[in-house]
Amino acid sequence: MTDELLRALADPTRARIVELLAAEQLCVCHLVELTGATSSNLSNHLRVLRGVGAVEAEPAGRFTYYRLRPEVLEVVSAHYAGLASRARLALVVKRPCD
Amino acid sequence: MTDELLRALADPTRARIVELLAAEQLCVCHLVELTGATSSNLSNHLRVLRGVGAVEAEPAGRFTYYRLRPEVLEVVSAHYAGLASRARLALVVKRPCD
DNA sequence: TCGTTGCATCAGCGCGTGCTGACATCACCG
DNA sequence: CGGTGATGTCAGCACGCGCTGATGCAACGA
Repeated sequence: MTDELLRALADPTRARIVELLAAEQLCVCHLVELTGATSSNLSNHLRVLRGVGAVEAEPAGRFTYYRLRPEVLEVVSAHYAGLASRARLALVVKRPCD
Repeated sequence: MTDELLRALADPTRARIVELLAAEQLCVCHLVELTGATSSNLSNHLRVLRGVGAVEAEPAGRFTYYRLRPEVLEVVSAHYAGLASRARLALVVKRPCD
């Protein structure tokens, strides 16, 4: 669970990409029309998502299909679930000020 | 699940604050010594976390205690769990190019 | 009551980062 | 083979945003 992964997923445009890829595999041309962003813009964002392992690319002729990597999303989900669980226990603990 | 919430939690300093608050309630003076950040810096970050409902403040005399709101973290966890779940199904769906 | 301490707020600065546009590359099709 | 379209890369710019330092304020203690 790196900060980098969380930051990658927290960007609005990239979050939108992840939402779209959660429904079906898409190539960049689909993402262009679905998001309204330019292709170079999307290409940059997709590189970030690839860099943190959130998506993987599958070249298919002229096109490039992208799909999510569910395990990575599950790691993030488990991270926040663990925090939430510990946070419940922490509600009854209060460190004294001196 | 707003982008704002995700962005708030994805910042490294704020993520550190959340980690610390997942163990016990702390006042700002504790966070100052635990993180090494300045109090005004922390105050700014805590305002952001309050703004998205991730933490709540409890004034106690001169001090201000902060605690996490586990429900919010659970919402985030569930959000990513849902994405992961849908992403698994999406692996067998591929939208054709044209 | 006055000084101290913990915390919040704000303006200003500087850096990180997202967006753009131009270019390169590669695959397909005529 | 040339043309076209899909994608990736990069430099440059602009804006957002985190950090800082000064200030204000409220609560406690001497």
